[in-house]
Amino acid sequence: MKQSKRKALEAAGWVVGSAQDFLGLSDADAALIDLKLALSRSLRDRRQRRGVSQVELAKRLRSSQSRVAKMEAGDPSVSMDLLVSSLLVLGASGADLAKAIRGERSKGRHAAA
Amino acid sequence: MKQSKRKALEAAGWVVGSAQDFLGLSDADAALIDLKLALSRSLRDRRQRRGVSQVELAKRLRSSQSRVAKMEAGDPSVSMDLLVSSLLVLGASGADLAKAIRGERSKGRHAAA
DNA sequence: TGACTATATGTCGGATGTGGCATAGTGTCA
DNA sequence: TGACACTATGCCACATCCGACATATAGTCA
Repeated sequence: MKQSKRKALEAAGWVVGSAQDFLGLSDADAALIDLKLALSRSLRDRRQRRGVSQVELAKRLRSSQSRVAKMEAGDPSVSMDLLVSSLLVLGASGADLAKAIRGERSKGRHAAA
Repeated sequence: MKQSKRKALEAAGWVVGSAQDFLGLSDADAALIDLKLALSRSLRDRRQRRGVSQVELAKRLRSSQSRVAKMEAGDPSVSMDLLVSSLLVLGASGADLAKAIRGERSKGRHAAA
């Protein structure tokens, strides 16, 4: 499952934007990663736009500044739950989330049925 | 943070559809739960529509039937990562996810900035 | 009736995400 | 220059989530 892929990605150091099948990732795995990166970008965006510091956001989340930094860095150790929680705490609506998701690096096809 | 709320919800037995502030949940907490329930419903929907059994889906996910059942039951022990992964494995696109998310029980307002 | 399939629910050891802390880097202002 | 705010990165103990398994229930077909 995905945790092994995670390790590999950490080791490989991420490369850049989107969909790496240069490792053995399935389409779904790659899509999930892209999704999280999209949320990650959206988070930094929203936070900065609102003039909130990482420390302040961490306080609202009852979390820590280092976690927030990792979230925005797209660190694989951050869950989607935490990312979405953060966006919600920053006042994002369902529609906002949907927009962020759809704004993901949509490199053509996604998963196979 | 949320894990304590989770416990409380499990104990209280969920009630029904949407947004319980009958416990001390913050808006963001409640919104996250609603979101996951929306994904949960969407998953069952998509799986059944495709005529895939829980066992079959579990196999594709390299997971187990019990996990899939819990996902669809909205069990609090299931992460958003797993829910989204499952949808992706069933061929959902970013747009599909966005639609599922926006289709959440949108009971008016969400979080405070 | 029994055999079979699909789903639900509970438990458990182990994998992984988490908060907290330390520390380093960067920019700004005086 | 120093003091301060903000952010990045590494580490670790602990909480949570995971897959696996056992078991129960419900439906179908013969």
